[in-house]
Amino acid sequence: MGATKADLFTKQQNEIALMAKALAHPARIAILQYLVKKNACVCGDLVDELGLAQATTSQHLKELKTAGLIQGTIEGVNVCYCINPKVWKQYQVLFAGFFKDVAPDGSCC
Amino acid sequence: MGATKADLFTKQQNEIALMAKALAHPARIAILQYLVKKNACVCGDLVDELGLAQATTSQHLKELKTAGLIQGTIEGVNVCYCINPKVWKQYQVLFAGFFKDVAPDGSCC
DNA sequence: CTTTCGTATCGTAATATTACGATGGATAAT
DNA sequence: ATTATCCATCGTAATATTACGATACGAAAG
Repeated sequence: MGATKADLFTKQQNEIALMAKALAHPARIAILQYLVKKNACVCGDLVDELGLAQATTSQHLKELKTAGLIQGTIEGVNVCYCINPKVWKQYQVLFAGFFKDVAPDGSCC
Repeated sequence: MGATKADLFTKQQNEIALMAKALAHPARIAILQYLVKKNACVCGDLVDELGLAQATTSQHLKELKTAGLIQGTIEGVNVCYCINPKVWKQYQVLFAGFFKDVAPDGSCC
């Protein structure tokens, strides 16, 4: 056991959960916030910024890349990362949609 | 190793990651969507709704309760769950804020 | 009081995530 | 050509998550 039973849920539910999972680590939040703040390609200084080992940082970057949230291009010796604005927008819309369709009266419990 | 190094990150970053983690499973998304759709106390039928074992469902409910997203009240034999509108709103605001402060030009990579 | 029903919790197995050292590959500098 | 730098990947250990059966617990019904 232990494996998520994805077949029990709708495609949309699995998708939202996957997107949330991409954000479910402070290091990845930190990376995203840093890239957003810089609003540009960021080369190199991500490892220094985070305080995690280089291998660990690379692993988190890979997950964000797999999620589509960031993209990296090789720039000589360095690799430069930035936000993928298209996917970023998708996340924004999806989470906003998820939280919107509530009727927050709370008149029951 | 393997434990998240929470002390490396800001309080806000850890908080966002924790909130995302609460959403990072399709069963929990399904529970939340169901509660939102019903917009009322839901007693009992959650186990049938999900298709997971009773123990597993209870475990997910507990995590959502810990995250504050839902609240449960004992109603005789049953326990009734509903969205906690206050915390729901907090999530909505926080995620909207997180995704808003991007400048999605993407003019670099 | 005993039984039944709905949940929570415990124990545990399977799997996933997180973290890091070590290694390798590519490019720039010497 | 050799060296240095940056980054990805591999291997692996520590920890966390997911899932379920078994059991416990409390309230209502008999």
